[in-house]
Amino acid sequence: MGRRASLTRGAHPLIPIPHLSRSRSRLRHQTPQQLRPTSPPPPLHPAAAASLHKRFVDAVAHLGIKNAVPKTIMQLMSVDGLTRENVASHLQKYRLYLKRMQGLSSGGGGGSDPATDRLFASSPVPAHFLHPNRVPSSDHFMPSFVPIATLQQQQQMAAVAAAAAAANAHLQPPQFHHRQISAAHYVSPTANGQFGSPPANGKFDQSFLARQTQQQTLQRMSTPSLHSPVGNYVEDLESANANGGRTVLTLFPTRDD
DNA sequence: GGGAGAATAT
DNA sequence: CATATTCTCC
Repeated sequence: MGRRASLTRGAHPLIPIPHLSRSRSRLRHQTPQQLRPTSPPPPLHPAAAASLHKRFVDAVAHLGIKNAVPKTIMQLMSVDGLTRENVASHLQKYRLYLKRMQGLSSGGGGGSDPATDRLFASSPVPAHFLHPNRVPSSDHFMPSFVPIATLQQQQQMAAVAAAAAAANAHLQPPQFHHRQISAAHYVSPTANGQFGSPPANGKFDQSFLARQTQQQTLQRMSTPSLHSPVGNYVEDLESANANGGRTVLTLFPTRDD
């Protein structure tokens, strides 16, 4: 895992540093701030990042791996500044993780790699994501997704429809990693960084949030004594925020919290 | 120096 | 759209 928050490192550049030394041929990793001095450099809130990754997971889960295409996901997320490229990249990683997970699961044995586990285990993963063919009878997870009539955008509607159609195909993804540039892209400059109450997709959020809440509740109830790293969005948010106002967003505890 | 993730290129 | 490659980050 590489770059991300420097919680462990402690000393980290709060502001994006121009890596001109390296980028002589390509200039792709330039920070938006440098490129667009005119635009206000809004520090991405940790909450935003966490919500983003969560949002991504939700979108994919609701859409189903079948319909989980970068374009659809991006539209569903409705995150200003988010591009298809970003989603695609994350999606790739997401798939990789799933594949890895399957191999471990199938291979038998514990299948609990400390590295991989802590890497992706942060996100709520419904059971059947790893085994689409084998759907357990005790499927506690069904998208009771109730679309509200307050749809403002067709995107959401389409997403819901797709989700319903692909209800049988579920997959839970890893987390979204936000780097300085990514974070900036993900969050809108003008936006307050609050995904919880945007008028644009209030309905959408509600559905997702509702589902997430249920998951967390279930997990807590199931393992009250054992504190599972999964489903602790609030903690992530707080931790990230408490880590000293890290400009970069740390979605998941890559290095342990 | 290595590992991991993200962005870019194909 | 998916995959492969590249680069940056810690």
